[in-house]
Order: sequence, then structure tokens, then C-alpha cells
Amino acid sequence: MNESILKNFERHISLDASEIEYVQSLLLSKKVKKNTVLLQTGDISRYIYFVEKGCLRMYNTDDKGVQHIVTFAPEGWWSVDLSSFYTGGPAFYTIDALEDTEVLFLSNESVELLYEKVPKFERFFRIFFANGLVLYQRRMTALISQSAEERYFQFQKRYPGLEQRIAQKHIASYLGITPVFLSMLRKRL
Amino acid sequence: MNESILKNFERHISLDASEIEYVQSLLLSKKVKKNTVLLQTGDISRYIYFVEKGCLRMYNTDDKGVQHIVTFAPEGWWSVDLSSFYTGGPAFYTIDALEDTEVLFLSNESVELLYEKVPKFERFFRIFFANGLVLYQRRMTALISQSAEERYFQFQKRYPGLEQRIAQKHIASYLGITPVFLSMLRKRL
DNA sequence: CGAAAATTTGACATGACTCAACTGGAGTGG
DNA sequence: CCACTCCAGTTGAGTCATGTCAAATTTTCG
Repeated sequence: MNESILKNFERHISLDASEIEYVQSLLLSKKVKKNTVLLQTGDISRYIYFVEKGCLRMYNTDDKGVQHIVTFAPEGWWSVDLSSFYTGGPAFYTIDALEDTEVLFLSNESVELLYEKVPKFERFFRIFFANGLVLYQRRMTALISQSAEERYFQFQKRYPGLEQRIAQKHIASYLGITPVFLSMLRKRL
Repeated sequence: MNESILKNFERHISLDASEIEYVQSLLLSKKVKKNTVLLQTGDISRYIYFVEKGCLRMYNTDDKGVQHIVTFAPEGWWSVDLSSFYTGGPAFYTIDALEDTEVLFLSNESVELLYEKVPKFERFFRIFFANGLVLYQRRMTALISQSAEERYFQFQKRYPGLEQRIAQKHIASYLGITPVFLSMLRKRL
């Protein structure tokens, strides 16, 4: 069990049997129904989630009440409000489930323990965060240099098959356009 | 000498005398004139730069030849095309100097050596990348939820005093708008 | 089956872009 | 030190991408 997350770790580091056992002793798991909120804006993010099955989204709600999705996390992706997780301050984002979802997760303290007992995890998360940084940098560049249509195609590539699983309004929210406009775009194709 | 970068390291880790000496033995430095290109899109990013004085920018040029600035790096900031730096692939961004600039920098190999000899640096860069990730996440959210005017105010807060030092067209490029439109915005205030 | 939510469609509004002309420094060379 | 050029910034007119609002239609799900 937990193969998926171990595979994920092994993308950047290799673990021996005892290390695997140790991580597994820290891992928690949970099944949540669609629409369950795992983290609410303003609360403190104590956990970092890994999605085994289903799909999470992380979003912020602006002054006018409009939601803006920062990331989807389908199978094999992680989700966390990093700033809150590390500083203990209030979360900027909300995380909830777009489908019935199974997550593995680690508490803040567990992650600190991991860094201490298995320093390789410093390396894992260094690489992991570096990759995340690159991802967001690119998406930011896309937002300021590409049209909504181009970004829509990129979304389809980045999350293959996800389009069929979630509501269009969520895709629009991720792309930074209105659901109405996305509908028009799709009609044109 | 090199106090500024040591202070930067000590925001996340503490170093003893021998460790400091070791880092310093790896550090390179360079003074470059305004407009000097430190990294060209398509080349391989071999170095990570820390700005002691002056200001760098990192940008991508789109199909139509328009430049889009991802980050400014004034004193105390870092600049690197992370993806290229770690994978050895071609750089997506170009880095050049907006003013006469003094940089300290580390080569790819030096950074790997650092990870090996002073594992604390894994930690430093983990935290550093996590912070960067948060920054880009927030800016992305701002891009899809705020007007150009609001983003302009945020820029002024994030880079105090920088506005007086660089050309307006660069600010526009950072904000994701045209220089012409920024000019109109400023007139309205 | 029926209610609520998501999507589509159409008319109109607007933020931001394009193009082009004009203004005003900043640097250069004679 | 002047004259010239060149680039940055401004201004205005017209345009386009995307947004807003509201009604009609389809889908979802209890």
C-alpha cells in the first residue's frame, strides 16, 4: 500500500526499507467526499496532502467573492498552502475536493521530524519546491503573454483527461476567465 | 566582504567559521555594465546570481517579440533560470542588467558541492525555493484577480524605490501591460 | 420527477491594446 | 557646447478581447 506516494518520493531520492517504514509510520490517510473542505482561508495549514485518488483544488476568493483556482491536484499531485504551513500564519488559500478523494498526508511536525531523521527529505522537498517554483513561473509568464485560448490548450496538456472530470467553471477559474467566456471559446473550436 | 550574501544565508541557516570559509572559496564575483546579458534564452544556465549592487531582470520574449519580465533582482535578490540550472536544458528566460551591477555567483557544480559538504544548504535552498514558490503563486493569483492598477500598487510595495531606478516600460512588462497603458494609468492618479 | 446548479446564448459594456503622431530628455560626435 | 539622433514617454482615435447581465436551456442529483 501507499505505493503511489513512495513512487513520488523516489522520483527525487531513494529510500531503504527502514526509511520507508519510518515515513509510513508518519503518514496519515483519509477519504473525503466531494466538496469537503480540507483547509479554509484564514485557518492554519497543518497538513500537506498527497492525492491518491480523486482531485483537490486550491483557490483564493477575492473581494468581490470570485474564486480563483491556483492549482488542481489530481492523482499523484500535492496540495498545501505553503506559506501557512511553514510560517504558521493564516492560510491565503482554501483547499477542497472536486471529487470523492483519497489523500495521504503529513503534519507539519511529521515533516520536521522527517527532515531531522531522514535528511534526504530536505533534498526531496528542495527539488519538489524548485519544480513547483518553475511551474508557477511559467504559468505566470503564460498569463501575461498568452490569450485565454492558448492557456486553455496548455491546461488540456498539463492535466490530461481532467477536463472531462470537473466543471467548466472551475477550468475557467483556473484560466483566469469567466465561465461565460470559456463557453464562447469552446463554441468557436 | 560578501557580508550581504552571508546575511542572506543566515536568514535560514547558521554557518560556523569553516563553513563560511568554504562557501566563500566557491563564490565568484563579477561587475557588469548596464545591459550586459548574463544568460540568454536557449543557453544553459550554469550560474545562480546574487545581486550585491545594481539590478537584474529576468524575462521571456514571446512569438511576437514582446518581452515579459518575470522578476527584478535588486540588491539582496537572486536570479537564475531554475529549470535550466537543474536540468541542464535550454533556458526559457534571459537575464540581463538594468543598471551597472555587482553580482556574486555560484556555479552548478559549486552548489552540488555545497549540498554534499555542507548539507545545511539543502535546507537553505529548500526554504528559499519554498518562499519563491509562494511569491509566484501570489503573483499569479494577483494576475488573474486584480486590475492593472492594483497590480501597479503592489509592485510599488514589493520593490520600494525601484520605480525611480528603472524605465517605465520595464515596469509595464512586469505588470503584464503595455507601456502605453501604464502611462495612461499613471496620468489618472 | 423536480429543483438547483451548470452551461449556453445574445446584447451590450469596458479594460486594455494598437497604431501613429508628437514631445522631451540623454547620449554622441564634431 | 551645440546639433543631431534616438529612445522613452505621452496623447488621442479606433479596435479587440474579455467581462457583465439576463434569459433560455441542459445537466445533475436528491
